[in-house]
Amino acid sequence: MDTDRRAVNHILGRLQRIISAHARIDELPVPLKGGGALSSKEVHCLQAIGQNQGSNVKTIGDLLGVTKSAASQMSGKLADKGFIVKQAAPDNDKEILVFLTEQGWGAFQAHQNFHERHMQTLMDRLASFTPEQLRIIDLFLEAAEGIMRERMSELFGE
Amino acid sequence: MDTDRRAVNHILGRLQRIISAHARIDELPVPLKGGGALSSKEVHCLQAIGQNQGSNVKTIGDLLGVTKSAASQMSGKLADKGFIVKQAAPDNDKEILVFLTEQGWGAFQAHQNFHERHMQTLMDRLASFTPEQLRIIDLFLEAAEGIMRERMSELFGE
DNA sequence: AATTATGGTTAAGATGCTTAACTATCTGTG
DNA sequence: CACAGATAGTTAAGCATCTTAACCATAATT
Repeated sequence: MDTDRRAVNHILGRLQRIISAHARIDELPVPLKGGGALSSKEVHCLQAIGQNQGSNVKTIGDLLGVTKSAASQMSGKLADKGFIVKQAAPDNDKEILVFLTEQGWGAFQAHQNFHERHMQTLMDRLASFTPEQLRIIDLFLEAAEGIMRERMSELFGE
Repeated sequence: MDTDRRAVNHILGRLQRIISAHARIDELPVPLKGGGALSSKEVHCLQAIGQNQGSNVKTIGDLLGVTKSAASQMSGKLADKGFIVKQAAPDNDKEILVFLTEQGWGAFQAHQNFHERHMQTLMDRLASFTPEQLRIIDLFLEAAEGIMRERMSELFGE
């Protein structure tokens, strides 16, 4: 039906705009309490490490979609700045594991909070939806996520 | 209600993953028919120009969220490669307007198609939703888009 | 034990951005 | 009208981040 096609296009347009706005916002540097700031790339790395404490350097690179070389450089910089520590794996002599320092957790949380304020507003507005409506929204997002997953494994390794 | 909070978190998680997957895919270089490829940044610029034929350089920069300097450099490169032409504005002597060449349209379309194949699959799956369900999905996305818009004007100029 | 795979680092080079300096043109106000 | 300030474009210099390639060390496989 024509009405449907228009509705669908409308929805896809929204999705597009949401995604592109998010990308824009996500590229901003993140100011830290007590002065200074972290670039978006630094924050992404910090996030990956915080959510995967004790991973090795290569794994962090995989999570970020960059080479182990880039991961080594980035984590080196974060270590120099005191946000993370790198220490030899306990069970073998070739891996280097990364951990957030206290300062690292501070920055991690700061960013997390920023993000959560974002999400909180959305959550508030979602409160007016019924469970049944939420289920429908979830179904839609599930479809979208599935497609993304397919594309990912199609384009990168599987 | 607790069920709701869990449902909402579930939804927000999906949204997050969709967005981050999209960001990953969007950073890939785009291969061109007939060999060669364009970097993701080049494609973004090409898209902005294609969707805003005859804009001046500064405007393209604004659309992309970069300085006029970056826009000048990027458009210069695309012009050197033959994807766009820059020509003086007809009504004044200070603006330079940008247009896609035939080759530029080719690349533009190629990328558009790639994107549309993406979207087509999603559209197919959306076909199973009723108009009423589509309306609910749209309401949700409208809320999300509104929040993004707020954040954008909060973070950038208004 | 020898070969291959895996993890990490570093150097060199590419890309794409910013700021700053400069030029040119346009606009509005006294 | 003249000129001050705003606007558009370019370029140079420098920075951040990525990649590839070379290299070393360690682990796993045969």
